[in-house]
Amino acid sequence: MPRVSDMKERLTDAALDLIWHNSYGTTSVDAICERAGAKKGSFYYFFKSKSELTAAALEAEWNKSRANMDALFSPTVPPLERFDRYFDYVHDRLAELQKACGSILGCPLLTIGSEVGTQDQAVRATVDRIWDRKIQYFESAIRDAHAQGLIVAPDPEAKARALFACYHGTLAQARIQNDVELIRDFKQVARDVLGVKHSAALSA
Amino acid sequence: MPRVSDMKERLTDAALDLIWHNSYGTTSVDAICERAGAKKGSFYYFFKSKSELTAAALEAEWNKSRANMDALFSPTVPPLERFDRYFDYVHDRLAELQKACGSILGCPLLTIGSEVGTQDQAVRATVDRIWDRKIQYFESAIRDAHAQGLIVAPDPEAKARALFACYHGTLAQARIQNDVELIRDFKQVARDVLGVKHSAALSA
DNA sequence: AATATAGTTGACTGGTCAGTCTACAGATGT
DNA sequence: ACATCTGTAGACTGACCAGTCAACTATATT
Repeated sequence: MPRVSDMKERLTDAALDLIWHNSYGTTSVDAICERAGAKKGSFYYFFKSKSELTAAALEAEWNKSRANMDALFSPTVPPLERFDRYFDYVHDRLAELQKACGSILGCPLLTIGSEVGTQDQAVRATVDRIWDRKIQYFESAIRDAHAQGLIVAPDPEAKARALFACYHGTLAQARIQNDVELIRDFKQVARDVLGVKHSAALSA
Repeated sequence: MPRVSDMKERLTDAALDLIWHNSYGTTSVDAICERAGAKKGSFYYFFKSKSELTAAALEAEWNKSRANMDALFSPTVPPLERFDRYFDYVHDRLAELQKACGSILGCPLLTIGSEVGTQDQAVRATVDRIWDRKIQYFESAIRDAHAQGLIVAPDPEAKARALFACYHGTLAQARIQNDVELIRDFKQVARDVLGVKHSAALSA
């Protein structure tokens, strides 16, 4: 069996990068190829369209992030602290990227999903699927917090969805206004949405 | 003075419509012209670029919506009820549009802002400006609610921004998942974010 | 009716786009 | 050494894109 290649990964990496920084619509296949060091032929050898590549890129990114998400949301961490750790992590990462590119990039899932949602069912379904999987981290943290009496959340799934949506709204606003502080402020908003009891207040 | 024309308005209407339904990137000047019943020359007589038209379209939409926003957020309405009325209004409008086009469209400000935010400063600045003006409705309602002892909000501006971001996150999620129910559920989330005291609970 | 001005027309340009196609390169198993 | 199959190369196509331009039309004022 002939040679192996890392081109597929180079292409998904390049695609996610460019689309995240700019947008799906303004990111051309040519630009993706150039960044990945690929020629057109290679691109269409691995993917049958730009749409399919985008879906693959999102899926690949998700797989890369899983280990880190698992660590942040480890059941060994007190449930409300998991959120703080996650929000801190995202804040720090976006702040770091801002230093490099000048912009707060927000969450690619929302940016891409919102852009192509009404037009590209393949990409939209992928966003949807990953979105739901990520919510599961929130959901089990909420369930644990509820079990420990830190919050009252009889419907952890709905609460998780609501908090996830609020968080992504904040990330989107941060992208639009290019202001990282909005993300920092979210930790307190999250406590409000979760309905954290005063007695459960954590140290900063 | 020669003839008058409603073409400028037809163009901004067509543009906002197409961009909202689809996206900025996939909406061509040709398509906007066709829908507006204009020729290329007319388009570039009124606007010097697609970007400038988009900014004008957002501004025009904002101006059209002001009277309604003023009514929904009238100081004569109890402050927390203003939010309910607003959320109901948006929900109903998006549900109606969904019947016509099959999709939950969310908020054009977020969709457009998130798409072009890192690339088109003119459009982005316009989104930013309108965003801030809309937040003022939230802010004064929050201030009134605080004054009436319905909520505790020592920083109404920050609270308004947070609630606005959460709401837009929910609208974005509704667009991505094409699910209007998420918007209906937001009324309760808003109460959590606002920190509505139990004694201030309203009838549905 | 003359004229100035606001608005309209549509062909045209040069560039970019996603996607195709045929030829080719190189590692591996035999 | 040779066959096989994975991957690479890059020219090419036809559609579409934003934006230009010079000629034209309709109206309001004088």
